[in-house]
Amino acid sequence: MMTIGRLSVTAGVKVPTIRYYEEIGLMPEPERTEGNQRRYVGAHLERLNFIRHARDLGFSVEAIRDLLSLQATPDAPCHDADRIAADNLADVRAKIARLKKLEAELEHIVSECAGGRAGECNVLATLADHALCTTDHGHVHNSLHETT
Amino acid sequence: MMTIGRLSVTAGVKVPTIRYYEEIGLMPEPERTEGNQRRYVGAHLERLNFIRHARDLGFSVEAIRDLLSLQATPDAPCHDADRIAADNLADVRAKIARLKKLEAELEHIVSECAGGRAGECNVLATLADHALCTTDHGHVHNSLHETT
DNA sequence: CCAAAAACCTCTAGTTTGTAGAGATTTAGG
DNA sequence: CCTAAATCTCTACAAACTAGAGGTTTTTGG
Repeated sequence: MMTIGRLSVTAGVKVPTIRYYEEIGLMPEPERTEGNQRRYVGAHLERLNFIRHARDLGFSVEAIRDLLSLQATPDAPCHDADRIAADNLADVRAKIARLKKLEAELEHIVSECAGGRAGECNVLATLADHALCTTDHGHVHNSLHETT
Repeated sequence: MMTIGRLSVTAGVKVPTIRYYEEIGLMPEPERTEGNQRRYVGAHLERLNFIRHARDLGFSVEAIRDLLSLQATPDAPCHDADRIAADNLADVRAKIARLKKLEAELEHIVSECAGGRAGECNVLATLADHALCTTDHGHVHNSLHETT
């Protein structure tokens, strides 16, 4: 049995965020003490770790809800799990592809920009010059943040 | 002289977003027609491309503001821009590493899970297992967005 | 040349994913 | 038992847009 504060520290998720996750249904309502305070058990910590990792990876709350539904029904026909996994796999691959391009651009920026002045620095040129842009100029940041 | 609609299409940024950028000071106030409509010139398009590209790369609006101010004073030391890029690079690499692990798990599910049950899949373990987390458990996605 | 439609205007409100604070209550330590 | 820390609920705010209402301007085509 741990308090919300302890869960917060252990999982690396802020207290109000935990309550927020409960509010939107990502975290279940835990037991309460006589005095109405939340008390969590190990399963809560696991689930919260799951959520946090998935968020770090850029999954939207909705995507996480899907993933969690896999966990909730371990005997469900694999067909459903397969669909959910496949949907997310496409996202993951798209993310990786974009992040690799991003990595290349950032590497370029960092290596070219050693000790010079801003006028000589390639960051600005790289960012301003459309021709230097190696990405597809689709809707990269939308899918990165996955808020659409 | 182009309308906001034309600028929008050319730069790939939605019309309300352009107005929003003006409101928060990322884009300058353009000239207006007699009838109060915005009219943009080439420099606006360049700046908007800069902004969009930087957003695509995961720079926060604040970071972009910094970059734009560096652009305005090309004799300033360049290491600020470099630092911003380097900060993002670390995050991007961490994300790539973890996404690759997740990709492998999702691939496993999609290819192997047919006929099995969700409970046998490893996605959940992958996401929940602290040991697989290669980042410092700081605030990875925060620093990407650099909002804190 | 004038009507209709397309594009534009401002303003407000909603979205997602949280954060921060106020004021009241509960719990834990000494 | 008493006090300080932690918790509770509730509201409001953050970033970075997005959408719609209701009204004006510009363009287009007959």
